[in-house]
Amino acid sequence: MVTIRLHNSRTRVKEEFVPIDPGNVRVYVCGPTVYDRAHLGNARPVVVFDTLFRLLRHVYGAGHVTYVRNFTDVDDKINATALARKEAGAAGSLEDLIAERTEETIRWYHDDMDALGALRPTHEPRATAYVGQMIAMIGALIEGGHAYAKEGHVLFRVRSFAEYGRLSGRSVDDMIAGARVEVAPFKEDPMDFVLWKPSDDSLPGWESPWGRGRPGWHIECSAMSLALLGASFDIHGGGIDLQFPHHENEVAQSCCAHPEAEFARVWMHNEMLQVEGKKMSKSLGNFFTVRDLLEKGVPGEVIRFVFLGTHYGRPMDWTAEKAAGASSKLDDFVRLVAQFGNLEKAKDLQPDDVIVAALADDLNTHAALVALENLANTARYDDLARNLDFLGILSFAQLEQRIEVRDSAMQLLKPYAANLAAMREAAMATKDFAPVDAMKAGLLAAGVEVRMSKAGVELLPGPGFDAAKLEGLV
RNA sequence: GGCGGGUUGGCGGAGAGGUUACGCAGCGGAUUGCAAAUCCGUGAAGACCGGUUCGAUUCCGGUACCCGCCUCCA
Repeated sequence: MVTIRLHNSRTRVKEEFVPIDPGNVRVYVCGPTVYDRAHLGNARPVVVFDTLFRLLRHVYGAGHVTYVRNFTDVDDKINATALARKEAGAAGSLEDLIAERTEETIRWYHDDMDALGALRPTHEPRATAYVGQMIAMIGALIEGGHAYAKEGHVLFRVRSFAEYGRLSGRSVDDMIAGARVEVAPFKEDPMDFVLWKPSDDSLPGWESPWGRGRPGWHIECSAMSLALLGASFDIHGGGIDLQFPHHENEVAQSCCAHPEAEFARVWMHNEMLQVEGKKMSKSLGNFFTVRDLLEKGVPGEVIRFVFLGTHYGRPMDWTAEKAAGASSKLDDFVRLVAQFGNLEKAKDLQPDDVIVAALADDLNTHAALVALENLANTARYDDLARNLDFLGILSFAQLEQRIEVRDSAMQLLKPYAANLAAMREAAMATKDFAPVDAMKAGLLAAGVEVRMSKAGVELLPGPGFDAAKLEGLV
């Protein structure tokens, strides 16, 4: 059995991973709040934890891993978006518009993350389907003295949980000292956070013992992980920006509601994404979504390949140069597999030991990519294909499709190659290479790679191959 | 102000207390009608200052700079 070691941000140490139940390894990752298209930063945890999912499935068996990633579909930003639509004259009730918005966003999210080669998690619960469980958990917290109701709100009593701040390495007193938040009058303590808040008639709401209202942020993840994974599970993941307050609050809620359990054993946090060396933000104008990239012609596998090039625990810088490099590297891989590989044989292979070992070492994806390259350099093309699939970069289906496209382009280019060979033959005798060069220029403009050697002429479809531009070439 | 992370060759980016990372780019050569592709070869690093050590880029301390979080942003 492969030994997996993971950096646990709770203990700040790389530890050997020992599942609670090897027959059912349980992972929870914070998913998106579905109010808009996923931006590129949202994609990083998806790729990181998809890679973890693939590793765990390989090591423990595909049927022995439960991966939960939620959709937070109750949120004031969603309400605001829906309200803006309504004010802009959209038909339907606010509730309809909210439902429409979340449905649409979830569909987009699936489309975009599918394009990145991310497997669908085992469960993708929606917060609105677990409001009952949230209310139950909040009730238990009040009963246990960890929460209190006031003015229609229910607040978590941070001082009731001695461990509060441990996950993120903060002390409650320090945070209060440096706090910049305005303290609501109904809070016993400035750090107390909202579990439930009242909704007026214009907002979505659920009946509760504290009146009609809606859950605060944080409680949905505690309720859904409990419902789907139990009070103790193996790994909890998300972006480092969620470590505080979101994850800290989750720990507080879950551990106080279930003091007998340990909640998440291992916490994994991915570092942030930057763009050309800067934080991605709307104000800097370098903000873009996954869809923007896909539409610009940067395919999902290129995005994934670039992501895997940097360890998840490090800030990742997205640059156009990296994307271009990844693209040409992947083209090389596809060419090698197409020319020398056999996909049917590849499908019977196991993932490469070196690559599995790299992933098992706290998801050292960069080392895995180096190993991938080594497979290419040592002529192990079937292994190359197998591991491209394993890593989720290019699935067998995608490889097949790209090889097909390549093959048909090669067919198309055959007569041109013959033609060019003849012209070159003639030019060798006359020493007039002008027509050959003209033809070559035309082919290059159509994105064709032109290779001429003693052995003959070879034409290959390059990255920007455009069959339409062949028109008019002899 | 509090907390956390980082600083490796031209660029990207790893591991390891003492032996080439690797990729891209560069340079030299082979090859080519010219190229492309390919192959062979090759230079180049560890922010700064101290400490531990026979030996540190790798451990410890400090300095500088950068980044993130503390605001329902992954």
